[in-house]
Amino acid sequence: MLRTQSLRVFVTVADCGNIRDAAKSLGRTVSAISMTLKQLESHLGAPLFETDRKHTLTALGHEVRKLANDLLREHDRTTERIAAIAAGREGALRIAAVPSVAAQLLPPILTDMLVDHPGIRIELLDTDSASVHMLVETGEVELGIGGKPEPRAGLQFVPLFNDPFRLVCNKNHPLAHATSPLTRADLQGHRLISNKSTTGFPDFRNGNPDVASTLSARNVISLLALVRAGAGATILPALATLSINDDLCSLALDDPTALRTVGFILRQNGNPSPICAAFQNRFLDLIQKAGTTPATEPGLPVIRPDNLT
Amino acid sequence: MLRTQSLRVFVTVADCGNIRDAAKSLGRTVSAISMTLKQLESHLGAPLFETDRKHTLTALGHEVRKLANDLLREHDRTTERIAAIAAGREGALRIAAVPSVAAQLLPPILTDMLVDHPGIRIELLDTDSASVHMLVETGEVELGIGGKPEPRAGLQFVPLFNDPFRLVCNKNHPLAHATSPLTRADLQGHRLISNKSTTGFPDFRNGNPDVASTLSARNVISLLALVRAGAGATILPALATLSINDDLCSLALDDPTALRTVGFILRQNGNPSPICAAFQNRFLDLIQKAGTTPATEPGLPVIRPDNLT
DNA sequence: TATTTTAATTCAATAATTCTGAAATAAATC
DNA sequence: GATTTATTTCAGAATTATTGAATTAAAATA
Repeated sequence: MLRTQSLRVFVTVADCGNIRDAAKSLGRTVSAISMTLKQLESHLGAPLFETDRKHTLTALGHEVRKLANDLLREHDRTTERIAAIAAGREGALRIAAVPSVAAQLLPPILTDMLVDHPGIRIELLDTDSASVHMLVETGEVELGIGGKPEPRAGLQFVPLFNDPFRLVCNKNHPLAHATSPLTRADLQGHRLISNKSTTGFPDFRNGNPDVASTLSARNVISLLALVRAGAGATILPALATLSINDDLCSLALDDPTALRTVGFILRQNGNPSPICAAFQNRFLDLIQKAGTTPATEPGLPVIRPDNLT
Repeated sequence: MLRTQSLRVFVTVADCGNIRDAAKSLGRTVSAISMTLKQLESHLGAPLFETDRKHTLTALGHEVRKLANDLLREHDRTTERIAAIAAGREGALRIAAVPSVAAQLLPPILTDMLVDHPGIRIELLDTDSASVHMLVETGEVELGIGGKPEPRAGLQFVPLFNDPFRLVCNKNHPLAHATSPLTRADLQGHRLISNKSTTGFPDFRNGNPDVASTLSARNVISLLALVRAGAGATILPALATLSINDDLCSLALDDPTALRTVGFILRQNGNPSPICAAFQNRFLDLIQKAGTTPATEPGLPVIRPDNLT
């Protein structure tokens, strides 16, 4: 076997023009270098230097020097990259998150990550919770951020914060100027437009006829368009209502159980890459800074819009 | 230091999906593989596999596997090439030869070399003897074939064969139908056109006024054009006269000392590359087959045109 | 669930290798 | 020809890799 180290010794000696300097530069004894060289030459079956004063290379020496030099460069480059990935200075971070998180919470974190780890590559996918779970399960992304998945093999859920549902309606809606928080009674008789996010909302979940939706929208753009057009009100997690900045208003609900729990979705036994671990830490920091701990579900903070800078 | 061997162990285990098979394929014990892997992981500071059944890689493991695999490919490719060059199956052969040798003797040898060593690269330069010496001295070519160089540092001459001079004239020349070998007296009164090759011819060398040239040509094409036009006769080594196949004729000279000695020109202490050594052997074989040993300079054969196939 | 089977790790001894410092040798310089 | 400088060789020391047995852990089976 031709050792990389032998090639490095040879190239160094060829560069230095003598064994003494090469030994110094490699931090070895002259005799160690001499022996390595001898071993390399006997392995190749032909001399690499013309004389034993290592001044001039043989024709073979010249060819080997070029090849070995290129290989060593490649070797150093690769080992450096491997070390960088292992240390989290480099690597790929693939995340899937629900749109509200992707839009409201991730941009500043990802920007900071890119600043602190200039070598990394980030891929962010936003989609609904169910797809987030699937993407993590299939390994297409390393980390998901979204609602709690159905208990199933191979997925792990780490709850992070609670996101209370709010009512979103347009400014002409009868409830627009009601005093929030709205009670369940307040909602009675108003048409609610259902959407993917509302699967966690108690009244939709239980099929409460008073609020049962005859209208549903698949994504937030069309949902809000319907609300804006006066087709009805809708329920959205607080985080998702942050993007509302026009003629719509969002009102708190007087129901401490009306919330979704957002957390990390990871593969069971998923050993996070250093870069992913770094991201998770940053995300936890943000939650701690931006969240306020409520009475319900002790320990899980709630993200308040006014806490997001 | 990250050893190539460690990376190979890791990639093999990742390929096999378990340590047992990897150990078998590497010809090592399971425990040796396990320890190498453990050492690699502790060197990187992070695990490469999810569990200790080496089925699934971590995110880091995936990245390292790809990088390591590419590096190992490159490593194997390069060491294989180095071995091939050392063994003479590959490499570059740079030769400078005088035109007559390049044209008459080398083509079949070089063709055979390419057949037997498909990996090699051949560069052939034809030029006059003085330039051949210079090219060898500067290292631009590894081997020269030509006349004996002036004794100088760093050049080594290995005599190969004697090449007798012949008279070349056109068919209308008074000597064209003389009975060869021509004596010195036969040449008297005829104009001889000098050329680079004639530096070895005794009469030119001594400045013999009877044959002294008032006309000289630098290369063979123009030299023969002058001869053909009837401007005079010229003297060329027998090997160079082999290319004459039209209205010119070449006649032997009755002077056993009128010859040039052709040999290898090498660098002093020049350790020939395997491929060059192979070429030298083939060349020597050809000389032995094609040459006849004359009385003069015992041991040095003379190339006879009719011995060249 | 308990049992068996299979796989991987750990440990201490052994084997292999690489390294060192001193002495010998060889080349270059004076 | 003597001296200096550079390299090689050698035997022992230090390091590193490898092994086989015992242990632990995970999967398969009953």
